[in-house]
Amino acid sequence: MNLKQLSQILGLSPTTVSRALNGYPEVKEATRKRVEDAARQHHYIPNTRAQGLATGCSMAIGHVIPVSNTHEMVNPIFADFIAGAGEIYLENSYDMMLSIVPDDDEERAYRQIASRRSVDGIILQSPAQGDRRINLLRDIGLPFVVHGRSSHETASYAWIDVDNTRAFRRATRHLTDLGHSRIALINGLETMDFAMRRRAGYLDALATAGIVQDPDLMTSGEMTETYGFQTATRMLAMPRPPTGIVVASLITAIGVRRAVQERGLKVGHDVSVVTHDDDLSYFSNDGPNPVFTATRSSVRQAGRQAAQMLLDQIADPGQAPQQTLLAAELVPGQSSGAPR
Amino acid sequence: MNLKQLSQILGLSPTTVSRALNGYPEVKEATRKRVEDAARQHHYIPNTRAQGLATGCSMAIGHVIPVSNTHEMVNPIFADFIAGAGEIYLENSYDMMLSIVPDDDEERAYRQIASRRSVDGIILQSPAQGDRRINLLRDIGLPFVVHGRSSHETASYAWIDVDNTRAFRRATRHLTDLGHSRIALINGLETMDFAMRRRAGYLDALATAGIVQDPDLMTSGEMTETYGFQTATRMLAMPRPPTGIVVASLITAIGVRRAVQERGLKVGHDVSVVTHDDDLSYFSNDGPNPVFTATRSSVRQAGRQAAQMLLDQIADPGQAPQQTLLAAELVPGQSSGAPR
DNA sequence: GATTAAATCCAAAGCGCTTTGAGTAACGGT
DNA sequence: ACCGTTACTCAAAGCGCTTTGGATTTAATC
Repeated sequence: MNLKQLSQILGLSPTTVSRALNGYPEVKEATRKRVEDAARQHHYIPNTRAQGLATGCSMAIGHVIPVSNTHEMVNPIFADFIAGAGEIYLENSYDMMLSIVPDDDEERAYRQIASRRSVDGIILQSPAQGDRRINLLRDIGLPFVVHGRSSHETASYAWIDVDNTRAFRRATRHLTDLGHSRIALINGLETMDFAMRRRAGYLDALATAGIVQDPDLMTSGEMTETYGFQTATRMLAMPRPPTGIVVASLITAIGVRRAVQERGLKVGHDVSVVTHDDDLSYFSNDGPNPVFTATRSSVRQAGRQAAQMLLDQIADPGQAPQQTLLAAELVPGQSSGAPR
Repeated sequence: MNLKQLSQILGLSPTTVSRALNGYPEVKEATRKRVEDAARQHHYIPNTRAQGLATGCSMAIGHVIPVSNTHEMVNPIFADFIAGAGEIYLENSYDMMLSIVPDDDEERAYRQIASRRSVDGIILQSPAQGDRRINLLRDIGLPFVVHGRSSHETASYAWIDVDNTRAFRRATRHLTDLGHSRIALINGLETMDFAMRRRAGYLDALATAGIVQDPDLMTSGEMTETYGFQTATRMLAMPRPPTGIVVASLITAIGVRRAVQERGLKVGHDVSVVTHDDDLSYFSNDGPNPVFTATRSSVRQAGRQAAQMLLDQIADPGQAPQQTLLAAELVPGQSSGAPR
């Protein structure tokens, strides 16, 4: 069933039917009603491609997931982010296009997405420091919102990000306040901008507490469970092991917990752990007394907001780029206490 | 830059340029070369929508993620599945369209996707028993592949699924072989078809071992960490607690481990745990001596295969629906041993 | 050199929709 | 009876591409 057929059934011209369905004022209310009823009855739904060709916009948003051969992990927070964004797209009848892009020819991929015109905007995930993609997208002229920020990028662009520096300063201070002085940082990949910011917050809190940083207590890596386990195992075997550990993700923290336990120690007692918690739906660290002391910020909520920002920007391209900083509150849990 | 402009630059007709770029034989090799060079040089990339309109196919595959208000979890395996499928789409230059669909008006959503013609095929996730969507999609006439199977659905359709019954029979038998007789099942949501099959395998193995099933030792729920923790905590507090537990997901198994430990017991010693392991990229249960004894089957690999099956079907619609059954091998780990 | 066949290329018609510009009908005012 | 509005509807052009059905040129054959 297409427009032409529907209009023939109704004895109207395609023009009138189109206008009736799209809410134009030039059509009599009675006619509009009749058209709408017929459309529903005959299951008429406009062809997106034709509509897109004619209007120039495709009612779709692109999410680009860079995949490298070296670190081929799929970021677990990605699913929740997508789910949040998807809710907004659903409400506004936008579609979501996912591109898995090998990060060695990202530039080509972005250009391609832009010139194929298959999306009206892009959400950029996990930018690195001085990420070239930001300038690229600006040059291309496609609306975009970055999930995260990119340091060394001076020009203004739309982003939504957690205040990572503050969160990790707070997490670290929580441990120094408790009296810890050997505090490790098990960070995410420090090519990512957010990891750099977290590190800065950690170092800042150490400095405030008058603690000298120890490179042996700082690592960077992909936030898997195994990474947490191996790193913590190694650190706990050191001559002067840490009594407190700040961890970049709940998943990694679980690995840390396993390492602590395997050594016959108890988390929150012998070793304190504070982790960042993205509030993933399948791993709730909530309730009156959460398992982990954590800085919590819902990535799903971030997804919702990022999507809304992008739709706003598409609706009104003239506006200044929105920038949203989300605060991650410290949620006290069972995993931290005074050093022994 | 569009076809017309490019053809003007080249002094050729749009027809010839189009044919040159699409590999038709009616164009001289020298001309083709010239056209291709110019296209590259001017960053010409055909407009997907126009191409789709003209050819009738959109070079995109839809993945539908049903979201209900009641269980609003995002399935953590979804990210890895998508990543696997995405690799295949990338190789074949297909796009991936994600739709988040509220499960109360799924029918409308599928019809809409179909009539908007924005995808050439659909991958259906986690079907329930006797899932109506399968018949719906067949009626609509859009190629589709189901990830999982739906019992009570007699007609033939394309699917890829793990042999869940066999996997859980094997997992349970592993425990009975070790001498366990109080064996619990912490299952996924039993509205899902795969959960029913897993239960069948579990019951089958119990029967083979001559063990009478105990309804108090069987639960069904969303596969979160908390669910595993709470259920195991409750079961371990029973007068005759289980000595072995079969769990539906690694995430849930982590909750189970927490419950066991919190009770002062040791997994693999006091309580044996066997779990299904989807081989998620951020949670590797691999290596010479894995943390959990598990039935392992890579969901990412399943994503790859599902995508390939769908592309095959689109390329040759006449073929009989492919059906792939994946075996999950039992991987012995540290979490199981003889009962105390 | 004439005839055929093959190799190139092109004009024009669609794909299904939106939108511009124009036309018709109805209506009140003079 | 005529004119100017207003309300409603439509024909046709165009979005950027593919594809059908020629048209034209070149090469091959006798």
